[in-house]
Amino acid sequence: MGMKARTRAADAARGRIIRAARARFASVGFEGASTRQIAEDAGVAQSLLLYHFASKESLWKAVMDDLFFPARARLDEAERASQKATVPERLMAVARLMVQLAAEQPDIHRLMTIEGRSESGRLRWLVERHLRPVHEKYIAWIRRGQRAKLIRSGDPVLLYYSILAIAGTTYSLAPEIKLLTGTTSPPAPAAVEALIRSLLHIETETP
Amino acid sequence: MGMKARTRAADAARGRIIRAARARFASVGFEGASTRQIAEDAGVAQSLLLYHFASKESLWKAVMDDLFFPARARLDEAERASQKATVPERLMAVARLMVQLAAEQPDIHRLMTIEGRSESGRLRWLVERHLRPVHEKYIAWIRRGQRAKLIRSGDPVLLYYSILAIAGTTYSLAPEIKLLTGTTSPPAPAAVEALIRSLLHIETETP
DNA sequence: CCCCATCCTGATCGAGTGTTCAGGGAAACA
DNA sequence: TGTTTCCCTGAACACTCGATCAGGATGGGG
Repeated sequence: MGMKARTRAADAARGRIIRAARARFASVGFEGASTRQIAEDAGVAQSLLLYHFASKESLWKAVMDDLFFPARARLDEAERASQKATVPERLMAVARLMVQLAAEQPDIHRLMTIEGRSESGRLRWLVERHLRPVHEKYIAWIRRGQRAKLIRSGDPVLLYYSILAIAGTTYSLAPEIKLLTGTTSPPAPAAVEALIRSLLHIETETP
Repeated sequence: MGMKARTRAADAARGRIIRAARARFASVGFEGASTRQIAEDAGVAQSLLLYHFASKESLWKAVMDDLFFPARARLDEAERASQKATVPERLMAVARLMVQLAAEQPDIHRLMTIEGRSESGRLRWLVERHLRPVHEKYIAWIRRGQRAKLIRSGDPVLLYYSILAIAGTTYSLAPEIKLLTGTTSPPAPAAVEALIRSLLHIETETP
């Protein structure tokens, strides 16, 4: 029996739906986004959306997986590439990638910060599936760097979320900043990385 | 003729509606919040909500005014109180108050970051009415401090939004952090303020 | 070739949305 | 005390929401 028939066009439609859903969820939130609007953005019928994803909530989860699994893979790669460096420099390698991710896809930061503000089943799912593995590892790194006096002291959780906040906010709030300043070009990731370096009291290596 | 009759009880109901609306708008956004849910939270009939505020959008604007006008008054007071200090210390006085505001009412940071992520008539209204006067003033302060070599160099807009991001994010994402760490007590404002100091390269005065 | 799993659509469901409106009740002024 | 102004409510409006379902269209495997 033939499974996975005509997957080419179907996967393309699935991808268009996910991309449209990501943009809507990121800008107006889960409850504010409508499946009809998403389907229109993707150029398909609304019923196709629920054919592929069963429910609005499982579409949301698919969007999150589609965004977080590749991001986490790139984080793992950055970890491996910096394996021989000091703890602070490994942390900066990870932070640099987080800035880059936020710059490439500001929706990832928007989606995180839009769900984290009120307790919900979706937030619990997101925390257990994607956030906890990442956060706990890097918070442990911060602790290790602090014990070696290579990173500034203070609550590691606060430090970690400050890194995330600096990394993503200017990209996440690009529409507001554009209205306010007229600037259409977001800041260079290197400039944002330098701020994180200052925050953690990590000396810049002068080669 | 008697205007402003029975204002006591009426103002109380109005206040309850505004407070309920603030919480809903902050957690699920404008499109996600429903006037019926807000009215139920406030303990009034849904039609009373539209009697006092004419429309959902003008209720949202009332929530913003109710939040921003007092906050801006306190910012002006902090400015006046630090009038004789150096530019970096005046900036830190303002930053300290921003942290305190975010700690007291995390909704203020949530409401700002939930509207700033997509261009809309509401964002334009918010920028022109409340954000621009505040932002432009403090960005000018940053520029002045940079010219005097008392604040780290770099794009002032990026610096300003990084201050805001650090000031508010840990309070704004309290539900996520609680799920992640079990910690129910948010960080002390003084710890957050110290991070902003590091970010701007402002030396801590040792009295 | 035919068959059939897969992909996709329009119509439709009950529930929920913001808004409007007629009318009741209560406090303040005459 | 009577009346006017304001506060508040329930019912109803047209519309949109997520979800369901029957039925075509399509194209690869037998």
